[in-house]
Amino acid sequence: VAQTTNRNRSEGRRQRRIERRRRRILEAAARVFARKSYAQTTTKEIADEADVAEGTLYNYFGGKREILLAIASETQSVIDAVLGEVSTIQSREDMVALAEKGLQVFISELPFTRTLFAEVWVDDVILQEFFIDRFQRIWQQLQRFITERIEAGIFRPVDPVLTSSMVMGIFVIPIIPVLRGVNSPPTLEERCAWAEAAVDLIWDGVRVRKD
Amino acid sequence: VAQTTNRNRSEGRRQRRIERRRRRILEAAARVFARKSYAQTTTKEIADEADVAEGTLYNYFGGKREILLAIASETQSVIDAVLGEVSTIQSREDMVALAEKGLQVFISELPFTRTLFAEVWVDDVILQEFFIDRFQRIWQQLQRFITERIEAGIFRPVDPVLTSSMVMGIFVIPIIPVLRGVNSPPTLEERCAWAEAAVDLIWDGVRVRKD
Amino acid sequence: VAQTTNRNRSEGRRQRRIERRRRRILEAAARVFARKSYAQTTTKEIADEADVAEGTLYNYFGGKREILLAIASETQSVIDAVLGEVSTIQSREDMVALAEKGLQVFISELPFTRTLFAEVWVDDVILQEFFIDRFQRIWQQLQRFITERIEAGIFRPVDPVLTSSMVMGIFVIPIIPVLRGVNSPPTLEERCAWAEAAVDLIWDGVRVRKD
Amino acid sequence: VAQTTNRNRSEGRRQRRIERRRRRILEAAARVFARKSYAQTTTKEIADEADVAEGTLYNYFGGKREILLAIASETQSVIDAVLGEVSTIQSREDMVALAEKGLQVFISELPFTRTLFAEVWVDDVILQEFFIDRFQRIWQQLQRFITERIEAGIFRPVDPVLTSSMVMGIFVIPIIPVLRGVNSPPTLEERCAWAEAAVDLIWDGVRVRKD
DNA sequence: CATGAATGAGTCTTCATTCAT
DNA sequence: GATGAATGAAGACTCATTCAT
Repeated sequence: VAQTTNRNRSEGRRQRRIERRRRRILEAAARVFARKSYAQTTTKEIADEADVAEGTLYNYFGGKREILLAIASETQSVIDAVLGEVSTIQSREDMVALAEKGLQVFISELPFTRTLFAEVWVDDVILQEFFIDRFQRIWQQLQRFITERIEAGIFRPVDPVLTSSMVMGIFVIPIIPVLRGVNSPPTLEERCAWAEAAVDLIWDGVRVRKD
Repeated sequence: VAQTTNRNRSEGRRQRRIERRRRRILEAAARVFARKSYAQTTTKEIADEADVAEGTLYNYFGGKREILLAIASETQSVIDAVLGEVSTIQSREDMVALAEKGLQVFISELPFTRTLFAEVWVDDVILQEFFIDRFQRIWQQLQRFITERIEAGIFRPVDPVLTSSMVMGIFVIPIIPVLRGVNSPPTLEERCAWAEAAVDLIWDGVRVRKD
Repeated sequence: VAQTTNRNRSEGRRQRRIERRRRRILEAAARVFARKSYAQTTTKEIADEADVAEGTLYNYFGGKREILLAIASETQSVIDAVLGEVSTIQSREDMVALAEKGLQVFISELPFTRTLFAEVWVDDVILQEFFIDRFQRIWQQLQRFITERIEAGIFRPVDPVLTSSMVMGIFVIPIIPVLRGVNSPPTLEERCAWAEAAVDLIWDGVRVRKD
Repeated sequence: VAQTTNRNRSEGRRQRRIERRRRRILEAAARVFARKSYAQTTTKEIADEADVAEGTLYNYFGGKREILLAIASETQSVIDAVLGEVSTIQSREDMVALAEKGLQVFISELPFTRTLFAEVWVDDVILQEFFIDRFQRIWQQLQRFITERIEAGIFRPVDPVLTSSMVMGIFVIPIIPVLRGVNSPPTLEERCAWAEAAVDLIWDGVRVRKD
């Protein structure tokens, strides 16, 4: 029994060590991909950044491509957490809060999201597996959200399909220069101001009204 | 005199043939880049698509990279034509018209714009030379546009910086799935509906009002 | 401690294996260069001659050119060993001995010296880095040697500058057809006869005298 | 008759024009080869230097290689003129004069001779066709010259084979730095001093004697 | 004959992957 | 499991030669 316990214990340590190293490689790869793009990055550079030998990469991943897919997968789960809440939006305040939170999540793992965004343009598998579904889901939820509110007489009778696209545009655009490294990540304050302004624009547009 | 005329004439023919072939290579390259991304494309593939020998590419361009830059440059001039009109927007109708036109331009040279958009994520030179300036200019013009209208009491006192970003988001987002090949290009009718809806959202938001 | 020792030992083995292989590539390259000249030799041929893959060359050298420079460098150190002794010449016998030895050294690494001699005509870097200095040094020592002996009344008052050039010619010329592969390398006996004859000519010329 | 004459006349003009152009190409090629070596020179560079189109080269020569061989051939005839006189040497003065003249010839067509010397190391055809014969002939004549004088009691009983080699070394060596572009060509005065010193060394060596 | 664009075989070099230690 | 040298397929680019104008 003692032996088994010992083995289990050391087995657990081993598992954790493996997991840690896998993670280290993944993060290293994401950093290099974010700097130089997937195609321009060599396995040697990933290995150096992770401080392991090139061959070691192949003990944890099937190859360079699989590291990319693992990054996409990782990013996916982070994003999913936020997306799940889209359906729970009830009030204007909910939307502001979620917008701020989404922005924060995107930015918190910048190398991962940047890598994903750059590859999506270029890699059909990543597009299909890690993007289309996801965005279609948000898009549908936005549409439902809008439709419901139109029916409830809260929103004007806008086209829900077009409008949901545009709302997504409003939320996504400011992220892009940050992902691209042109702007530095916004502070908490900036994120709030942005979320507030976004919802304000969506709700009321820019025009003065007399009510 | 006759000789000179002859020479001039054949010289002109030669110039035109060269220009035509340069263009053929450029378009072939853009098509392949759009399908497979710059990094995944070989010079052989470009040559095959243009139906010339590999070596011929190098009679017209300094190398693979220069073909990419030429594509970017080409795209730039097409886009610039539209951007120039941003400053002339006066009325709501102007904005709708320009939005429709912009969408059309982007789509008319799909392989070129798609290549440019994919590379901008990954190539710092292209980012700087063909993007930053351009978008900053639009962005400033939008800001000025908004600020002027706020001062004139036409628009509510929204934050011009944030709002101009978001307006750009509204206009840019629907292009992306088309560029990426997920959606097929919109018809004229769809473009108009979209432009109309975009300006409508920007002007009045989604909320019902009682005026 | 045992572990460290083991590691050190295997580390040493590894170092030696690497050094051996580097040397093998260098010698293979020198052989091919000597046969076909640097410019006519392909990296594939070098790799085949060294019995390694083409890519392996690049684990040991920065490229084809660096292999050439390494050969020049190698040859340099061999030659330098002989040149160092030029200044120690005192007697006629010293000169004979050194001439014989120099000839032997040149011939012992024929592929290296042949490669170097062929490239010097064509490659300015090699000319500067591996030739000019070296030959100027010998030349100066020869001049000094001659001047001293003139002052001591042992030599006639010949022009030391011109004479040292010619002495070098006497010593260098017979090497050339061997380097070029026209003559086969001289035996020890032939080398001695040649060295003796060279010094004899330099000392006394061809003319009969009546002393 | 008049027609034939006319045709002959214009035919002659044509021949001369062709010959002139052939020569221009040859000289241009020699200059570029001398600067960059045969292997490093492109046909485009030759064409540019000769101020003709690339295709024109092929109207006058079979290809790049044939231009080189033509240069070798050209050089040959120049050198041959000098070599023919070697057999006519009778006196010490003859030898001095011929040495001076030989040096001058070598230098007068520097690009040609330099090209030839650089290629001889590397090109077996040039070695065989334009070098071996020629130098063997001089060598034999020198041997005969020496042997005759030994038999006549004018020269000491040196080894004619070795000595003739060395005499060639004495005469050839000072040319090399000039051919290689390290030294600038000697003036007439320098050439005479060198020729005089060379013969002096060969005749009497360096040693003081008491006769 | 002159021209110079087109050609494509031939090079050097890179780099993901394998595997012996 | 970790290492990093070996591998060789693949790719960008060059350039002697050809040939239509």
